[in-house]
Amino acid sequence: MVKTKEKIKIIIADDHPLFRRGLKNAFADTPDIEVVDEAENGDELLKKVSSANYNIALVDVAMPGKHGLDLLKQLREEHPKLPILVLTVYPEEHYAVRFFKAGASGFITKESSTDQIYAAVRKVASGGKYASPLITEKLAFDFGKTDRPLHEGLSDREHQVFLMLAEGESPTDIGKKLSLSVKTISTHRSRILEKMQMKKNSELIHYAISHRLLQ
Amino acid sequence: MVKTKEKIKIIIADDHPLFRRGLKNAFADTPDIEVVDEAENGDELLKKVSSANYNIALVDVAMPGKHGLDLLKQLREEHPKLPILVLTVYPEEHYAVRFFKAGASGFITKESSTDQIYAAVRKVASGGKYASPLITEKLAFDFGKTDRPLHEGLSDREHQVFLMLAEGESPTDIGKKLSLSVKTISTHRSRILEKMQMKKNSELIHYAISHRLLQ
DNA sequence: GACTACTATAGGACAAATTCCTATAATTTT
DNA sequence: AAAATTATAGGAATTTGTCCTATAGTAGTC
Repeated sequence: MVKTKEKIKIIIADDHPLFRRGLKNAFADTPDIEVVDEAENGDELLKKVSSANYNIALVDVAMPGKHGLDLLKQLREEHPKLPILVLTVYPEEHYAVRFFKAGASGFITKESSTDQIYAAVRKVASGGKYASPLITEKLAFDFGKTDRPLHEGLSDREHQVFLMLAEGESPTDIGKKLSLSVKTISTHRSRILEKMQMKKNSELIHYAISHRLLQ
Repeated sequence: MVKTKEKIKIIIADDHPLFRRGLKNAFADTPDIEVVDEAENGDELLKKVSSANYNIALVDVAMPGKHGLDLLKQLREEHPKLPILVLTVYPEEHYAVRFFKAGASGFITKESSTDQIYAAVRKVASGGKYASPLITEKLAFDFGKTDRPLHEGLSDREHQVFLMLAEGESPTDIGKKLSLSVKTISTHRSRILEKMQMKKNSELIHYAISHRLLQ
C-alpha cells in the first residue's frame, strides 16, 4: 500500500476565469498539490481565507477591487502564517523587491511554465521563498548597487501614486481610487518629485515610459 | 450510431501557457469545438497557419514579437479566408473598432465567461461576426464615423496639442510653448477629446502609448 | 460666388483642482 | 531613546482650467 502524504491545499485568486481554469487544470496533474478554492477578486479572497484553511494563496495582484500591495499587506496582517505566492503579468522585475518586502513568499509571472509554478508552490509550501532565476539574478545584481533606479527609492505608497500620476491620472482621481484626500496625494506627489529630482508630471511620464513601467 | 458532425478546429495563440491551458480545457467540454494547435507568439502563429488548416484562429493580440494590428493585418493578408477571433485583456472598447476594421471576425476580452467564448467561436465559425453586447452598442454608435485611427481625424494643431497632452504637459505649459492662450489650448483639448470620444487626459496617454505615438 | 463646415484663436466669469504650509501619528532605522 | 521616514490631512490661498461665446480665416461645396 502506498503511503499517502497530505496534499498542499491552495486557493487561487485571479479575475480571469480562463486563467483560473488553466491553473486548476495544471494542478490536476500533480499528486501533491490541490486547488481547493478560487476567488475572483481581492475581497472574495480575504473572505475565503478567513473562513477556511489553506496552505498557500496563489494571488494575481492585478485584480479589480482590493489588489496589489494593499491586498498583500492586508492578507499578511490578517494571516501571518499563510504563505503567499504572487502572480503577475508584468515581466517587470521592478516590482519583485517590493512584493518580497511586503511579505510575499514567492513571485512568479504568468509567462511561467507549469513546471516553474509547481516548483514555486512546493518551495513556498515548505516554508521557503521562491523567485524565478531571472528575478533572483536581478535581485542579486541590484543588491548593494549604490546607483539604484530613482523610482526604487520611493516608498510603496509613493510608488503606487507615482505610477498613477505617470498614467495621467489626476490627483483627484487618484484620491478617489485610493480613498485618500487629494491633499494626501498632493503631498505624496511633491515628495515623489523631490526624490526623483523632477518638477513636473510630464517628467514622471517620460521616466515611466522610458523605463517600461507602464503597460 | 450517432451522426458525427465535423468539429470546429481552432488554433489558439497566447503567450501565457496557463491561459492556453485554460482555453484548451474549456474547449474539452464542447463536443463541437476542438483546439488542434497552439502558438505562443505571433511568428509561430503565422508559421503554423501557413502549414495547416484551421477553421478559426483565436488570437491574443498582446504578445511578444509580432502582435497587435500588425499581426492581424498580416494574417488577414496571407489567409483571407481564416476567421480571426481576437482576444484581449483590455476592457477598452476603443480597440474593438480598430480590430474589426482590420479584419477580425470577433473580439472578446479575457474576462469573458466560457459560455461567451463558446458563443463567439460558434458565431465566427459559421461565418458571422461576434462582439460583446457592450462593444456592439459602441460600434453601432460609431458606425460611419471612424474609418481611420481616431487620432488621424485631428487637425494639425489639434494633433500637436494632443501629443503634448499625452506627454503630460499641462495646458499652461503648452500655451507657453506655442505662444497661445491657455483658453485656446483648452478649446483644442475639448475638441480633441470629443473627436477621440474620450473624457480624460489619462485616456489620451493610454491611446498614445498603445499606438506608439510617444518617444 | 454664396453657403457651409472646419479651424484657430481667445476673453470673461466662474468653478475646480491643486499646492503650500503645517501638523499628527505611526513606523522604521540607527 | 532619538532621529528619520512614512502616511495622512486640514485650512487658506492660489493657480489652473473650463464653459460659453465670439471672431476671423480657410476650405470645400453646390
